[in-house]
Amino acid sequence: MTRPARTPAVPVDGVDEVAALLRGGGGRVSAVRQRLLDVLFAAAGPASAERLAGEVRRGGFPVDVTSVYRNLEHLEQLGVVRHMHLGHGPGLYALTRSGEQEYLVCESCGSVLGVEPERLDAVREQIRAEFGFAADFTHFPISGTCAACAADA
Amino acid sequence: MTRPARTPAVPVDGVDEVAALLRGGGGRVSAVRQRLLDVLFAAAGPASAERLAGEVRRGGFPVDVTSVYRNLEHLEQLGVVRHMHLGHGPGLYALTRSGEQEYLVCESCGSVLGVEPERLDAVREQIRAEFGFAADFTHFPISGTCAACAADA
DNA sequence: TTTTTTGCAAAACCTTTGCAGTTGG
DNA sequence: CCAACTGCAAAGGTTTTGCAAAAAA
Repeated sequence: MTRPARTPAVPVDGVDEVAALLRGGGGRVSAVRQRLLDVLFAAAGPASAERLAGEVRRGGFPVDVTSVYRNLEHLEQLGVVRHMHLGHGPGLYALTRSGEQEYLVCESCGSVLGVEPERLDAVREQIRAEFGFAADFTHFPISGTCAACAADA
Repeated sequence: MTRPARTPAVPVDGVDEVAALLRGGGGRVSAVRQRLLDVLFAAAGPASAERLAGEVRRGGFPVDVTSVYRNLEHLEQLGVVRHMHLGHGPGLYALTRSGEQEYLVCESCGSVLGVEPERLDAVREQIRAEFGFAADFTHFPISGTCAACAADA
């Protein structure tokens, strides 16, 4: 069940930087790609392919979700984009901009808490000590119940 | 995005016990159900609906996956069965037999480590202290890299 | 012009739903 | 007999794949 190793994160600060990376790898800077990157840079948080396609279209640029999926995959191979699974819905995509976040997701209300990896280092260390396992909450989050939902119950 | 509260776990020791529960709730002990329960009690670990259906068929009893899904849902409502999502594949189902297990899954090799909840209590407490969040690794596992895969790399 | 990218259609995969017929109690 | 259960077919949601047309370099 071996999965391909993940591309190292390549945080970028702007569309131009990605354009350079794309060209460097024999890729092209198509109109769709540029729009998608604009949307990714403008995004508040991780978003589904469908949602990203919608945003691109809202900018007046018709695009097929298929193309968005292919672009996201390409960008992910470059290390510029990362996808994650925060619950039952579709996968979510985001730039690997300024260091990668890790996530906690409430199974009750669906709220997503993104945190800096350092804040989970103690937890990670505890898991490593007990199980020899290197936990990583960037792709699959910590699942459970948030404070608000716990208070309700 | 509020999800329905989970049914409390009802650990059972044999098919008869489940049969009693089923009848008590106006349910019936159909042939399919009995076979499925046999398979669940014989299972080495969590298994997909498709796999469970296959096992029932291997016992010489033709059954549709649809029926398996419906039965698993019914049993889950009774608290006898639990499902979880251990990675990208289909959901996996298992009896809530002797206390619920929590899981660690290696994203590299797919190996699954099931552990008693107590072994994660310190981790849980640390997460609670830092984020006010009650972590639960029974439905979604801790994801990361196992010792063996870390050694390879 | 050559190679990459795109759109569209279709398929794959997992799960749910509708319905008419069967079965358990 | 009647409610619960079953199979089959179909649909729903997400993601992938094939292919011919369009666009980037």
